[in-house]
Amino acid sequence: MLVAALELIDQNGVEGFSVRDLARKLGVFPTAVYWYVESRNALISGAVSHVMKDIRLPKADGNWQEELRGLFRRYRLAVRRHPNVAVVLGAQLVSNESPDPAFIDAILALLEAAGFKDGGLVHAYNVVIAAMVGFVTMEMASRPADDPQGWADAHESHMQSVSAADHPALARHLPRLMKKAFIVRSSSGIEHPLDTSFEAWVRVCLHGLTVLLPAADAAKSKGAVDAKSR
Amino acid sequence: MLVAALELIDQNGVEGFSVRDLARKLGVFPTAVYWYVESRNALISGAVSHVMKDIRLPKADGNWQEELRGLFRRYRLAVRRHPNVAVVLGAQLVSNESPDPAFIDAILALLEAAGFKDGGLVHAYNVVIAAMVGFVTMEMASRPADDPQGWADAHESHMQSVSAADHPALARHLPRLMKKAFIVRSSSGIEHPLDTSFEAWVRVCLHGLTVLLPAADAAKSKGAVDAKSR
DNA sequence: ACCTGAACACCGTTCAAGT
DNA sequence: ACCTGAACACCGTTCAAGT
Repeated sequence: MLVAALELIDQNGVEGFSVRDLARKLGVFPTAVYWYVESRNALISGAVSHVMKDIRLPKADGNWQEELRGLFRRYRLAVRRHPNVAVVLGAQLVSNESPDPAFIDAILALLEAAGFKDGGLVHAYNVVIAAMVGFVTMEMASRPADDPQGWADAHESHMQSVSAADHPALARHLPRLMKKAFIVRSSSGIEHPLDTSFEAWVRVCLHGLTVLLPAADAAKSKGAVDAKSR
Repeated sequence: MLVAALELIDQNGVEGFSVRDLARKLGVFPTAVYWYVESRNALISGAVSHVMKDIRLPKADGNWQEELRGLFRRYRLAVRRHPNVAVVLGAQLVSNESPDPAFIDAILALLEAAGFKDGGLVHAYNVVIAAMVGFVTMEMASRPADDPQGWADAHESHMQSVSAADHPALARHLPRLMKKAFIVRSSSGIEHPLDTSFEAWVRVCLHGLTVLLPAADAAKSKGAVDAKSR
């Protein structure tokens, strides 16, 4: 049943998913669904959390940065298989019901082993979750359901016509940005994956995380001016 | 009209927003709305992009990291005023119609001045957008609309009952995580803002971004093993 | 235990008609 | 130009009734 729901979401998006469609697909009266599930939202939650189920968790031994990199990649691949789910998964992350404690535990154990402590550990944890989910949610965001092709065409010509006088930097880099940059692109990450930018994102987040390690404070007090300022 | 729509979204969420409610609020027949706007989605887009309108853009002169930090903070404050909009704003970012070119241009100019070049510039741009939007979208994500209080209670007791044997790291840090950590928390960022984690996030992203600077490659080629490795 | 069937209170959107 | 009014094809969800 949740599998059937997920298939429908893959076809029509979360917005376009209806209990009555699901009932039709299952060859049953719409109201029969309510014997198994409390509401449409619960159904969506269930289907969505199915996507997270098979993601292998990181191990606390080994290089913590490589473990996280692997986790981020696996999360992205899992979402790529059900891109319509990205929004809900990102916004609610295991929206309803049991948000697998093993998942949380694995990340905490990994970060602890890496040397994060106390408040820094909590921050590192939040950074990891946001990093894992943030980029992919944006990458997979789909264009307006109303008239995708019409929107894409209008958007593209709108972008092509930016004035070099008013927006020189944008005009200068436009060719490079058309299919590869958020906001500028007129397609979604399903049609045009942002592979290299994703890898850059992971690199940025993993490198940046070291700033939350206790050791970072010591290094900094040697007088280096860096992002910690202010 | 878009203002009235935004007020309704603030009250009932995007999901709960209806054209007929809006018409009621404006003292007009539901169908009259369609003289001004093409569809419910266009209405939501318009209302949502209103939230982005007043955000001050960064300047290309001055410290690029401080400029970005300011932008991230302003974005967050703008979304905090209309938290229900976070999901749509995050997923679609200026979902329909003109995605203000000045905004894109300002970020590109800033990154160029900071020394990002070619492909690294595109990556840095994508990282900046994802960083700005990612954390805040997650932070403001609201709990299931069905029965928020019931969900929160169930979630909290579910979390309280994690087995220390099965999930030692989680159990050990639970008190610290309850109101401050993604997934674990049972409230949203509106009730319990994640201020310090947000600042940590910004620090991580800004520090991490330096890894995409051309200078970073030079420094790296001296033999340091770091996050660039695969 | 599991499903049907009827019913309720909603939707977004169209189109012709009014002014 | 701007709005009404009727109508269409949908919704999610309830509750009693069937088996």
